[in-house]
Amino acid sequence: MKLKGSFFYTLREDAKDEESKSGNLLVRSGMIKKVGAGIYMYLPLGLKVLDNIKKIIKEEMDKAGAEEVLMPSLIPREYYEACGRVESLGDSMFKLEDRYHKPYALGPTHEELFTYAAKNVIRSYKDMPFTIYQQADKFRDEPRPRYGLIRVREFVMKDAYSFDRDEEGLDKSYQIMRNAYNNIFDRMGIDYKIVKADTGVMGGSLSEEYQAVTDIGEDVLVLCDHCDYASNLEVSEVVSKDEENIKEFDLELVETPDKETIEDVCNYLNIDVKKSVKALLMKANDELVVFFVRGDRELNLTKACKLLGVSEINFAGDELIATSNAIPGYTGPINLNAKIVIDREILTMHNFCCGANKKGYHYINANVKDFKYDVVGDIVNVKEGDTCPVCGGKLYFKKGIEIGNIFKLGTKYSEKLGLTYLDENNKSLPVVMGCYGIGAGRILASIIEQNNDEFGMILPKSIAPYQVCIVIVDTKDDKQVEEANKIYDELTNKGIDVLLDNRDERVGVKFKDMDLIGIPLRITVGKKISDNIVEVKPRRDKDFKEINISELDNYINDFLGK
RNA sequence: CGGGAAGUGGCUCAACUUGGUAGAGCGCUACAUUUGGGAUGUAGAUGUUGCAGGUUCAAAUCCUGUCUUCCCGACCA
Repeated sequence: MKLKGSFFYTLREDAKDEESKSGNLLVRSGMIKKVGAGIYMYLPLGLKVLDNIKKIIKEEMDKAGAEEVLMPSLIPREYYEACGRVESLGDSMFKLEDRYHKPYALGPTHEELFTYAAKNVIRSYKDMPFTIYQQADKFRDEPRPRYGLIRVREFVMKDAYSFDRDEEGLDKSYQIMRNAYNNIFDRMGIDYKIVKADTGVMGGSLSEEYQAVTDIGEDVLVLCDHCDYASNLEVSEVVSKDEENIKEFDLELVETPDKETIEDVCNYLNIDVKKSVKALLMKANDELVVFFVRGDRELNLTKACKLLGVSEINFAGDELIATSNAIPGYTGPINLNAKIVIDREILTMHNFCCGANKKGYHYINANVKDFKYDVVGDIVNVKEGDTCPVCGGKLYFKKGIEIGNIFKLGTKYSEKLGLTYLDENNKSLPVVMGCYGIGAGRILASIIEQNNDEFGMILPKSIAPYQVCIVIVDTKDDKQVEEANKIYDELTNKGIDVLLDNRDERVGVKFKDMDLIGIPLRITVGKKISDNIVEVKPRRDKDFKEINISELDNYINDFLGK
């Protein structure tokens, strides 16, 4: 590719409507352009990178034995009705009608269609296992798109689905995909963690996420400083040790005037916050539910929903609170006439402080024996410094962007959609499914978030739009132009993707642009070409090196690892 | 959906408080001088000031509505 006369453009200043580093660099490098909130066009340079990412994914999928298909984006809504997902996907589904007012959706996810496709081929256990996948656009009406390509409303996703006769088969298929995913992300040079995750709307049992580690990540990753434990905060288990042989004192009512927050109360009474229990007045299924957790903990809604088997928990309104004797600021479990859910950590606590359900009063020396409760479970977030549930080490947090997700779906979709097979005993059984997603755009954004400097992005060789660029210092110097073109032709003939910057610009402009778009290796053809000397400069290095043209071939082979 | 900010030339912004008919830098065109890290000079071109109403002799500026974008939250495979 020769730059002169091409579509190539760059911007010198940050876009005012992009906040993230990657969003800005992508826009400034002319790779993408915003069309609307969470909607982008990929321009030539950006599409080339996206294609490189898709190509790696395709190679690894094919290598893992998966077969590629292509599903439509425009889908009659009835396909989503069978499993009740019009309801569960809710507002995040883009809905539309045709001219006859028939309902359609822009596909937000494709479990149903893949299940439907599998019905064509699956009759008996002999027809499995197999895995099919596609790389196509997904549409999701995100309430708040943000961070460039990280949270968008239309995006390229690779989604694969495995079909097996039983759990054992699923385990194998899952492991094959897991290996393929590791290969994909390793090849792209991403710093990632595989974490245990919530199964969410998709349903199913096991779910693991591939999280690119970056500060602007929207998920919190819980990691252990001692072992390889890794988990999404949403589902990270809290372990708490019971302190044994503690003498339990008698309950005592104390006055705590105008002390409504747990910090205030503990300061006033000179008690460690960890020796207190606070109440959260919530609404679940239109019922008042009071959650009790240790004073310094925060409620984890994902866990709480799961424990109660509800899809949504919100803060309770005044009216709902008035149905009990709970008093905000002074709510405690003792003699409370509402549904009580306690965090299981409280079972290990002794002589703690809690609200007395009486304005201006709290109890001290409260113990579990002093009250009744309806449900107990793990309902709080892990904190940094907590104990690792696997090895007992200390936990710490990192932020991550979810770039891939692998799921054991089980029979949720096959049962509802009638995807069954006959086993050796002529018995009809539901097919056991797995599903596996990767967000191509998020990969691009994550790589840039992880690899950039003051001059621009630094792309790894595997996904860079061009592996090598050649900069002609002075386009009026025929010798420079001729030799640069010669190098360009030679490299191109060898199958290397080369960019020739032959624009009639000052050399500084060309250097800045090549740095901005992150080409891994720059070859500069300047004055010294008359002595057969060119410069080579890897994007990651600070300084260039002069070499004889005769050595260039070896240098490049070496650099590209060929 | 709640709270906040902002929409002015291709891009980034000023002018708005105190109404008088729009300006800078970058980019673009031409010429000259430059030529190894985003050149300099001279001369140019480019705007229904998001849109629709209203107030006024007069609106980028004041008022009302509306659309769009961004940020915080809610939400979210």
